[in-house]
Amino acid sequence: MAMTSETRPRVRRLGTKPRVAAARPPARPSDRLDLADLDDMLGYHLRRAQVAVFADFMTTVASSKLKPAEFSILLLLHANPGRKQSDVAAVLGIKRPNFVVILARLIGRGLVAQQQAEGDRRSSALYLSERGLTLLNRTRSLLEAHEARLTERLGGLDRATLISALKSIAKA
Amino acid sequence: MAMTSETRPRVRRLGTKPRVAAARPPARPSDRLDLADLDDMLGYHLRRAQVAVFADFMTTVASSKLKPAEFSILLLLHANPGRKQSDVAAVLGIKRPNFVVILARLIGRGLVAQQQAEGDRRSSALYLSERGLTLLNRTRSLLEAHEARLTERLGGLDRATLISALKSIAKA
DNA sequence: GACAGATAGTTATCAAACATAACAAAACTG
DNA sequence: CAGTTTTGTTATGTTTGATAACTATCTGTC
Repeated sequence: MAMTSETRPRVRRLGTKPRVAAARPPARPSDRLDLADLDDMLGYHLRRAQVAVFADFMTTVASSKLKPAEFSILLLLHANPGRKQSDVAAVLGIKRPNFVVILARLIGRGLVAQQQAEGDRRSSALYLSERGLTLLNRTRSLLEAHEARLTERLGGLDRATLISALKSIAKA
Repeated sequence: MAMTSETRPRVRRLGTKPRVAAARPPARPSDRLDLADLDDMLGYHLRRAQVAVFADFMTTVASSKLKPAEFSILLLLHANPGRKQSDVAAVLGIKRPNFVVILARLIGRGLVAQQQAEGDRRSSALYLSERGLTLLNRTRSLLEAHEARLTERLGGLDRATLISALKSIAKA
């Protein structure tokens, strides 16, 4: 089923452009692949870097049992107490339906509290609980090592410069 | 169910640290949220940028119906004809079981061809088909605009410097 | 050359992330 | 007030990504 026979391998025909791999040694497994143009593509490296950073984040704050999105929410609620779901979700680029689920877990863990928003009976104002604040601070101090690690790897590149470039790319 | 009542909102108790948002105006919806420390976190901006870049990629190459991973595979097979699945998957950081699925689609579309690898009856050597090459080239030319767009947004930051930093971060 | 262990590809399966549609309640608007 | 919008929510679907397990084959060693 995975092996569709409809498409006959048209390769190996000698006489075509060399690029299409005519007669070529079987490529020993130890050979490193040529990244080719991929090595010049911003998106590729951005993705690989992001995955690596998230992985490092996860192991760094493993004891807090917080995923990046969750940590971001706590951080945001700390700096912006009393906001409603829609606002927080919007800044983080999280769809409302998905935010509900994440928030439910944070509330379930007692990290976030809701209050009826004054003047609007639809929405609730979100607050970091004391437990949430404690965990946030503990996590933040864990993350110092994480950020330091990243900064080290920047080579000559200035951290602020990088972030500003990333912001510029992101706000497309 | 989402509203667990087990955790009483302990907020609003006056007398606690001001940070925990005591009596505060309802925060009009038009107010921008304060990103706070998030604004200094590399991972956050990396992620936002990566998502934006992938979105731009998708709309740019929409006519090719290629996702970033698929494009990468075509590119890699073009530069490294005759490689086996494991090798290609490994470079891209794709787990073998998942690679099988992606590859099946590419083969189904006639973009990639397999041949029995000489000397190893287990693996097959992968090649870009002519159709694959055509699509790859068309997509590549589409992507020039994409990359140009990104480069513009870099501000003063040198593209090569950025990529080298990203590589350094990724190879953790 | 037989056997233990590694490797290649695959299947099945699962969980997490992300997206859409639809809805009720409340709020806003002309 | 009627119509539209906003907020939170449920249900649901799609896409990624990860694990386990299996077959076939290859490799190294005794």
